Amino acid sequence: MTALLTDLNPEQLEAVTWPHQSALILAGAGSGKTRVLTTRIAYLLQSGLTQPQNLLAVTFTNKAAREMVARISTMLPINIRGMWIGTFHGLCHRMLRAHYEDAGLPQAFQILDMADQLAVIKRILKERSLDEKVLAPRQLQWFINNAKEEGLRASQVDTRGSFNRTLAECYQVYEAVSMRGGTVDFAELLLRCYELLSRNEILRDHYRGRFEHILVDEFQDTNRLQYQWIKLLAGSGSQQHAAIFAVGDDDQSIYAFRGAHVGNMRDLEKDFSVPKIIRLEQNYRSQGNILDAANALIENNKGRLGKNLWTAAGKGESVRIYYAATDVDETSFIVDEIKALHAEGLSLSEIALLYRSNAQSRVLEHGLFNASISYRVYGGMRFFDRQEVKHALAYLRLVASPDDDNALLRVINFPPRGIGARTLEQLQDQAEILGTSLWQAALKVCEGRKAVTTRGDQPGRGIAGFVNLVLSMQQACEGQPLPEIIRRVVDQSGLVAHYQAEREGNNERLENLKELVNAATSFVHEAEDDSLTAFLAHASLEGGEHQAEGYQDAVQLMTVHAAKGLEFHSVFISGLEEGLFPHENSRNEPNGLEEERRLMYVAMTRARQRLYLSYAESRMLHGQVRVNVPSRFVDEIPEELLKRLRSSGFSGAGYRQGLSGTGQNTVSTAYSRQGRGKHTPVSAAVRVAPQGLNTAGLHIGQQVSHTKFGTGTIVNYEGNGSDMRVQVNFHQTGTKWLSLTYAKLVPL
DNA sequence: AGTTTGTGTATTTTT
DNA sequence: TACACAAACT
Repeated sequence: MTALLTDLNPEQLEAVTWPHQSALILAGAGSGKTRVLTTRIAYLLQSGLTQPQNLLAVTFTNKAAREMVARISTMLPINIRGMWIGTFHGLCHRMLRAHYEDAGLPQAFQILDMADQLAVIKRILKERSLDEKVLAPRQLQWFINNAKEEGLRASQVDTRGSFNRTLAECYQVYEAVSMRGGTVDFAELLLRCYELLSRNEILRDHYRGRFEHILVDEFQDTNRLQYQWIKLLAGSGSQQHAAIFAVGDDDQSIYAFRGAHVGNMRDLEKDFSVPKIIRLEQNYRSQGNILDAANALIENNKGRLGKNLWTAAGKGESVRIYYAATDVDETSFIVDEIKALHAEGLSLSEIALLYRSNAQSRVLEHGLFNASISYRVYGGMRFFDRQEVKHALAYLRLVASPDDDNALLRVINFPPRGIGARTLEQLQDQAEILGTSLWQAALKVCEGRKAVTTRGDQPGRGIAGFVNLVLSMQQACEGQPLPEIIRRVVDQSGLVAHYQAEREGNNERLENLKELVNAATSFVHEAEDDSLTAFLAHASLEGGEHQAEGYQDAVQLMTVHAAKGLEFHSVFISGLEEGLFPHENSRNEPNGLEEERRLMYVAMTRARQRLYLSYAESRMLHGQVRVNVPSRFVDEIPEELLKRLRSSGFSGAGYRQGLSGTGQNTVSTAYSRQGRGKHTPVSAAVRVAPQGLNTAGLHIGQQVSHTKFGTGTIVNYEGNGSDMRVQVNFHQTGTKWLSLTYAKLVPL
């Protein structure tokens, strides 16, 4: 116990040992949030204040949930099964599985991910012959999800005005389709579970009696429905049973655009009579100047709960800022700095390149690629999102639940078996008439045909072929273990044969199909429920890793959103221009600018030692060169914390005027465009030393030796004191920037 | 039925 | 610019 609580600062200790009463922990970036959360759990258990089965901990991402489980396991020798730890969706799903009948769902209900949901919506719009221009599928999807997050069913939404009526009607149809197919989308998991608990008193009392402590991570990201769900589970007023332990940071709320409601923090304080907010303000991550800069920036937001991060570490380095002529110039600056940092011994994986929008990664990737610096881009397609995997999953869904129209439509003609648009139309009409699923209609069609004549239908083709295929799959899977089911379905589906038959580029697809079997094998080992249905739910709820590559030391490229929760030795935030960051679309959104500022705050607080900010005067965007003004966020950082790597008097080079770097002490970097957009440096950064360089007995032209790079000549330098770096032209390895504080240079 | 050409459109994203 | 998706072609 004492071991558990040592090394906690007073605020952390107060949070961890908080009595059985609701709490709101305002946990700044790098203040040991996860540690407090997990230590609190360990403390409650170890001191016998509660039992594992009386705890519920909820997070947003599977990754966070896994991390929590892992950390608790290292702190406590006890078995933590019995504890409910998971994402909102995962926990709701668990309850719905346990009480599917009470929730009005079929036993094998399937979960639709965003893409599946969008496909259903497109189908509905097409059936109702609503033009995309009148009602975009995404708009309807947004509408439905929003309504659900507000707790509204189709019958409850606003129907005033013809457009609203159309939306409501579509929502109604969507509900009916979901019901018939036994499918549940992400928002539905939450709403259904909420409704289940609010309507079913017995169940509600059961869970209220069970959970004494409800711990919520990233509380600032909860939406209204999630908060209602927590409230319902905890009980409120005189009904209150559980204590809520909410940990969050209003300054890091960057998901309002998808329904997160920071106001939940204030509501919690009120609804659960939280006596005081505990503030974790000591930061264990970043050095002083970085924190001061971040604090100064976020000060510009109104209505904050209020918090000022501080550190016991020193001021550290200044925040470096670079004003580039163009995006290409900006990239080349970043590349040079990365080379220097790497040369000084920093691993590439300790360097992050952050940007506001994904489109910005292109130039950066290009630059890194040309410089042969390995990098890794986060985001993009996940395993269970891949086409071939989705096809295989669709077959599996049909085995588990054949009335799932979405799954059926996905693979009824894939691999192609001669079912064209008109056949499909007939089938859909048939289903419409019978008021059943497509699968039921298909069964009817087959029966009818058998009775009349099977006129030369080739086996395995047409509707009959499909129906027989699915039936035989179902038969083959009866009573088989999960990996075997998947092996058989993948095999019988003809997907492998199909991809093999195609000319090229399908190796990866075939590998992924094999990988699906592996995924099932490991799933069987880990999950307590190893049924097919459970695996399918797992696939929907946990899209799988973005990239399954092994570890390789590489520069990390990602959006600022993706960087939340991570930290790096050195961070580059690029594209700090008005219109990009803050993004111009944020202007139309209420409090959009403040969310952008929080985003910037999150970005800055990712850095431990060194933070680089950069902006480009002109940038290629959407195929056009745009001239931009520096981001207001740069101006919000006190000048004394900054170290400008290019004089701010710099003006117009690059795209507009060609090269022009002027004046002494300015870095002039020029590029020529060659061939198809390939760029090559014409002259590397050159800085004319104003006088000699007499620090540490070094001067330009001085011969030095380095343990790793051998001997070379000092050609350039910048900065002073501990920040001083010199550029050395090594005989073997070429020119490198080295920091005098790190590199051990011996004058010759 | 599959391939090609054309058009439109560009934040952020987890479950 | 570049990609996704849809209509149009063969």
